[in-house]
Amino acid sequence: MNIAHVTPVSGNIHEDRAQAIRDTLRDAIVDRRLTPGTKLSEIEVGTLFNVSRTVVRAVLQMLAFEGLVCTERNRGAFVSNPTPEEARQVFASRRLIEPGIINAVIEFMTPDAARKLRAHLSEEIRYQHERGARARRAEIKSSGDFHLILASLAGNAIIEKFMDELVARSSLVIALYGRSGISSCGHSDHAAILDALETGNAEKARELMLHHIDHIEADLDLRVKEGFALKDALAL
Amino acid sequence: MNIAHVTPVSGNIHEDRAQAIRDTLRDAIVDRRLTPGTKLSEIEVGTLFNVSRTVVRAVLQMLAFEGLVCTERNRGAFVSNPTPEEARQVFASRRLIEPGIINAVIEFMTPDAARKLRAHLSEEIRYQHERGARARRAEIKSSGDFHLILASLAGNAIIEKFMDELVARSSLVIALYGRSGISSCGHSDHAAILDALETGNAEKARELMLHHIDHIEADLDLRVKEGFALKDALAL
DNA sequence: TTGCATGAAATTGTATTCAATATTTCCATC
DNA sequence: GATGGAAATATTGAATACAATTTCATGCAA
Repeated sequence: MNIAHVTPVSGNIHEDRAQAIRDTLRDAIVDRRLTPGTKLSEIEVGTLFNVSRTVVRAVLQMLAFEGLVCTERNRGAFVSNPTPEEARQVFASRRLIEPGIINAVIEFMTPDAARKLRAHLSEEIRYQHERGARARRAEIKSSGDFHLILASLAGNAIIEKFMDELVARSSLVIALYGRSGISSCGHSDHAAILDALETGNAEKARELMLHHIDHIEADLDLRVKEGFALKDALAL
Repeated sequence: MNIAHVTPVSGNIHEDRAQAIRDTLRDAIVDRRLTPGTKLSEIEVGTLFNVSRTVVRAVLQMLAFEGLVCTERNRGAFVSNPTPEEARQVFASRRLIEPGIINAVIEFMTPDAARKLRAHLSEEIRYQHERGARARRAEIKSSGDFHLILASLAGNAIIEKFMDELVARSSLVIALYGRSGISSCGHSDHAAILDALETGNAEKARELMLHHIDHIEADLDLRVKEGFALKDALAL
């Protein structure tokens, strides 16, 4: 697959190029413009961004660390192709962590925090009503951002980093196993969670969050597709 | 500071050198043979392990990702020197995650799992009764391993990775802020947690785990030490 | 002595080169 | 035409070379 449609970073005047390239590639993966399994050749990425293989390797290593890229020795780096089992672990991890985030956030639920979440929610809904692939991508990304904003409100950089990784991997999983394509049914869920947060109902907010994650996972088709191509061929 | 006392990896036939070096350095940091703030010069590490700077950079990047090393552009890499605030976040993260691990583990608490934990516990106690700095280090490491074994029993590689990072960072924090040196008062805590796990009492196990983490954190002196050296000098 | 400027040395950032491994192509053979 | 293997090509792994930046020391003037 060609990765030429990844827009190279343009006007970064002196900052860390590796970080900028990482962010660009990461966005492309999370936005599903780079589909799982796509090979990320060092020279291809390098020429695309006008850097040497050295910095590309650093970028790919970063992405490998957060599970968005898989590297095979002497074969190169590929956009991760998570197995159903790995997909389950992503959501199991979220079920484990996100209720804890609710607890942490609800303690310091300032009006400002609520405002920030409400503002984001209206953005989500706006994208939802727009048409076109571009709006769809924006909607999906925005949907994940809700969870990231929530995590940031917990005031814990480590947890924020973990959630960053989990949300990104979720996107990948949905890209692979999402059945409806309209798996972003979460806006109403998000609104309900926010309501519970604002009324200080931690118990309910946690409950809603768990259900929300269940919903997302339930929309996936995680049945293993074992050698199906061969069987299919024989069935002909 | 000199890092020459880090034993280089010896008999790695062909496997990934970078990984082996990372493990060695990681052990040295977690074992507190490399104290926070120590500079990890690329050439120094490289000559020590007989590799080029290229692979050293990969190693340092790995360690930076899990927060054990801080890199400053054009200045190099240093063993992390977590602030009191970062220290608090480490333990807040553990309070957030580890009760969830208890939940996950208790569901599939096989006799084999219990046996594994019991065996580890007796090892912890053995180290506790030995004398000498070597045994002390082994005791501390073993104490962290209890949590890692528990995490591995949850059957979730992502959570396991997160806990790996958190336990390692905890060691760093204890090295910096631990007041008694004998902060490994956890063996009895561990035993109690295991008891609760074996009797299937999730509620109690979570409770004990939280208390345990509180104990560890309570043994730290997280007051900010602002310019104290100067004041002391003046007080003379 | 202090402050500052200058320059040398050291260290990191990046590019390039060489070696090792994997992939593809091509051709002989069945 | 299919198959197997060897050469050719391409790609990654690692080391080295060069550029950019920081650090440190020296010297000089206030």
